[in-house]
Amino acid sequence: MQKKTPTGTVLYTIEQTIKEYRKICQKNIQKVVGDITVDQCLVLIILNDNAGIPQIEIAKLIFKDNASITRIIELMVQKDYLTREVDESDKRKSKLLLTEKGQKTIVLLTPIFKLNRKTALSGLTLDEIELLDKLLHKIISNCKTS
Amino acid sequence: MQKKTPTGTVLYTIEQTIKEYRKICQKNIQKVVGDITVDQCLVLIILNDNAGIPQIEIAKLIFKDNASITRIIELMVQKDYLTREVDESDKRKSKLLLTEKGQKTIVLLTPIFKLNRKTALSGLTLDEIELLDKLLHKIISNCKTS
DNA sequence: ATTATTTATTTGATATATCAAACAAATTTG
DNA sequence: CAAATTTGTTTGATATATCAAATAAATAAT
Repeated sequence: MQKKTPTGTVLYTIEQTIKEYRKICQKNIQKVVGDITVDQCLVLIILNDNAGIPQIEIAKLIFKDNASITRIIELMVQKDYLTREVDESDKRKSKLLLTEKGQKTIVLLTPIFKLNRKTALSGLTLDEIELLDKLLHKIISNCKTS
Repeated sequence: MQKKTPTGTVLYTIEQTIKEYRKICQKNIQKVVGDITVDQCLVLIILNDNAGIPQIEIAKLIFKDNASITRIIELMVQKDYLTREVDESDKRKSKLLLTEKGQKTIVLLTPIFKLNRKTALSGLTLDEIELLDKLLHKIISNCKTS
């Protein structure tokens, strides 16, 4: 049930799983949009679905550090996916908007994201997916309250 | 069953899980050994269990790139956890050995690793853990063959 | 044996992770 | 209102991820 190395535990299977999933995501994304990363896509989708959301909320949604979000967004502004202005209602915040390129990219990527999920979860029943989710949330909660 | 954002899928739960787990690992490791990271610990354990293993095998065991392993080892040599020499039987390889500090660290860390796993998996039955592992391996295989 | 190919590792470039410290704007307190 | 605290973001430092290209040694092919 468990291999010789500590890497034989289910926790390393989790790590392996997310790495393999990210690989196919990146591969499929590249086919359609050449200059964007998985994480940048996530930010794009979040912004598209939640206009005006502050960076700190983006960070929470995709489990990232604020510093990481700052840098990801910086690159996306450079590559003309986003524009960033100071939010006049609260000058600490920045107002992030998709550019035309950003919006077109969303259209291109939406089917890719669906495909990625479908590929990864193929052969799993709804019940299994729910169970998987439940077990993982149990682990998350164990870690958080430790 | 699924939230509004794409981050609501089980695949993002997987990502979240591994991040939370790594956090408690790092936190608990820090309590005992101040200057080592989770990944460096993994390399240490692998080397302790598999003397003379080439870097490329370490990479496979912990799902990392060869380039990453090179750099991780470099830092560990600098911090006197490892020594590295050219392997005379095959000069492309390097012979990696734990220093005394490395061996002492293993002793300190072994109980921590057990604790981390126990904490994370607490409340899950063996059957559930096996099922979790099975479902994850299914996803891995889906991704690999896609 | 020389050439071609493969294998193990390294290096460079770029992206992200993490923590701590810095900052400025907003909010709360006394 | 002024001082203290909180909030949103940035910056610096260091570690890791990923891909591609470069090396050098080992092995296979002609």
